[in-house]
Amino acid sequence: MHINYDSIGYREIGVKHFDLGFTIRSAQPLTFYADYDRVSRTLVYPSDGKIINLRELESGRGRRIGIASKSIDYAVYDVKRRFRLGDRLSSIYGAISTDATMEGLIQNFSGMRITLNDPWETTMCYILSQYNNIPRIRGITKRMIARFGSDIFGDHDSVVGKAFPKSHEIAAASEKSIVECGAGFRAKYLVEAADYCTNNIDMARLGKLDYPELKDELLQIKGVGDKVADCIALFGYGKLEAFPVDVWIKRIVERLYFRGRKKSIKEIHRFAEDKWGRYAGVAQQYLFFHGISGGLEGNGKKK
DNA sequence: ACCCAGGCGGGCG
DNA sequence: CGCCCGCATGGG
Repeated sequence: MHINYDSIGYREIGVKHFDLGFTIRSAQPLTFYADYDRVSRTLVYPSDGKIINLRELESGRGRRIGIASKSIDYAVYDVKRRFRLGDRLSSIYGAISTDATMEGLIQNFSGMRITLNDPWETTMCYILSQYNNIPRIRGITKRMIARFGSDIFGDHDSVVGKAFPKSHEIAAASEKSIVECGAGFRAKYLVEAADYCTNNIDMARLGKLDYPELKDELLQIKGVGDKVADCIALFGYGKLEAFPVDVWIKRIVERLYFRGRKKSIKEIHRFAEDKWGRYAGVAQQYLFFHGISGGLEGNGKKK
């Protein structure tokens, strides 16, 4: 996706506590398909039939971001919503700074935000994520978009990008065609989930439920288990108390808080709920990013 | 060649 | 409840 429209809108806004690079590099759903350039600190992503271009500007005191899009008003609204710029990160930090370890992570990754993504997109991304690795999830997701997403048009009917596939588009796809994108055994979960999300549940309506009820509903989807349901709740519905426990989180919590002693997923959930409460999901993202960016070297796994 | 990945469903005791 | 297994595929 490139910015090659003829007429383009542009606006700059100031934001406290925002680091686009950390946010993107912490492997949230947006990361699985949007293009981020680390040198220019620019993100390009599709949203509701538009291409949005977001750049982190050189900042003195307080961050500034530049937003470019053909539909600039919509783009500004979308960026604010998508990156949850209305959250007061300083008060969230205050709430989860329960120990020196978390304080350190917050200091290291200050400005990393939890993104808010379309529920179906989030569901698809995390079904693809199971028993998989991040670079590969990216590849599969991009091939799925190229194959099943609809075109996004700029001026003069020129195609400027592809939209993330809608659930009905995946529901209509053959399992074979999804396997061809590299989804492997997850393909059958995906078509079933797509059908379920198209015909059996109103994903937008689920947003009105509170976290426990929402999770129960999500667990009805085949291919969505405890961990993926928490990811959808956190990244798709903004339930900041959701604390997805994957292999990284399990290892890092065991290492940082239990001196390397093995703990069950259930015990880790209880620990996180007690310790970080309604912002556990935010704490989770800082732990996760610490893990995938080398925080487990030595005692645990490499990478 | 080798290991493992932002797990899940199903089957078992 | 807990445990164990198979699962498709390719990045590192």
